[in-house]
Amino acid sequence: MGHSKAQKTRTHKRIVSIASKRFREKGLAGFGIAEVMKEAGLTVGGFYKHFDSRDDLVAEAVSSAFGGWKRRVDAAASGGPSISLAKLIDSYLNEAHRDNPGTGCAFCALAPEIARSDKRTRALTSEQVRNDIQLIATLLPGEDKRTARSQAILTFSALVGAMSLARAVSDEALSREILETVGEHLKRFASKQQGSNRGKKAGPLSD
Amino acid sequence: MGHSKAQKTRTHKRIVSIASKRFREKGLAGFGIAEVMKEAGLTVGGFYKHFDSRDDLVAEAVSSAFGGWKRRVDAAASGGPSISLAKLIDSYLNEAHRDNPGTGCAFCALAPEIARSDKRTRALTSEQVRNDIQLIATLLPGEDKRTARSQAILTFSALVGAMSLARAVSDEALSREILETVGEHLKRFASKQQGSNRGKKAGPLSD
DNA sequence: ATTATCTATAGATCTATAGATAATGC
DNA sequence: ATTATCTATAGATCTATAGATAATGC
Repeated sequence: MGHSKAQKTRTHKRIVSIASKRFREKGLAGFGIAEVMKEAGLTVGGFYKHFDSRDDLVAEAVSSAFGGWKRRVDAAASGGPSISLAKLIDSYLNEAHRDNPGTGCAFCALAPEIARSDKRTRALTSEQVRNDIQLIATLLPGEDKRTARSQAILTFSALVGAMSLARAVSDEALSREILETVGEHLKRFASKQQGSNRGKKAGPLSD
Repeated sequence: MGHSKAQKTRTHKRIVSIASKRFREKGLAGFGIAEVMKEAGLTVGGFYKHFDSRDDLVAEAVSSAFGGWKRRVDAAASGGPSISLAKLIDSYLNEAHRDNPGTGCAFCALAPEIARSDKRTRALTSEQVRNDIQLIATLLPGEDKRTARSQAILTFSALVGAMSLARAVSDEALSREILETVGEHLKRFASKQQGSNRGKKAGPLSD
């Protein structure tokens, strides 16, 4: 029953980390406080010394899910501009991500539930969406900032929609087709000069 | 306490219709049997003469949501090929649809929850996704069937993703920007010959 | 006779709180 | 002295069932 300050911080992070994973797997309403605490090796009673309410945990868990995804995106972004967007797309639209929502993107796992959540969670989401659009825009080859932002919004939407649909269907072939097809389209955009349909000035893509 | 066969059928449809709307609004776990029955002017006890389980209602309600959306899509599809895809896109990516999930598309309202649902619901979803892709493909101007299907998958994914994100963010300007930007991109594809980036052979779009 | 619906409730589960216990930290 | 955690439980809610009631339909 130890409780140093450092220990409490570690415990807090562990609770949030578990909730973040399980919420993505089972939905924001699909996993209870008792289960989270049990998985963290604790009991229900201690929960409210860490959080004022369940919604508090939801907000922190969603934020943590964004952070985890961001670290993976940053890793994918360490490279040349065009090739890394292709990498990012591939690291998103694949079967491993589809089959492991707990460690994946929070948007395709939770977007409709976030839309029904409290203001704080949705404010965090606004910021994360802004960041992700910004990141994708910088990875796009076009020079025109406005065009890059516009294309980034399309890319981001298509990524999230494709994964949402690929997970929702039971037909494995259809699910794969969605992932592959959208991936091909988006990578084509990523390797092409934006803002005009004239050129096919390829980016530094090797394949 | 009347109960003719015709009456029972009407009651059944009413229950499904209410559930279909409320599930889209509050999530598959966000609305209880007692509430559905109460809104239908009935009490809990009668529920299980209509459905074997709650999952039965979920499956029927999701199916009903697909049907309702299909009718609206069919209405939008009554016109020339290219102009009606632009119409379809506009009828999807707007603020009225964003703010009224209960009468809107079931994918952007429920996709992650459907992914966690039973096999039957996901099988229904596969069929609906196939139909919607097929519909969009026939509305695309390109002659090449494979290209049209590929483009339809991208369009469908971007529609669902854009609406999911537009609903999840609290920032109204960002939300609108997502809807407008993705709409512009998709309508540009819809009015352009697919399968090549050479031409800009416009479709019969009037604007 | 059958059955659609009602009232009532069992049993499970979930959030939140109360009070006890045992460790930290001044 | 403070507090992180524990045990125990109140109170709410949700699915599903049991048995009664009142209408249909043979």
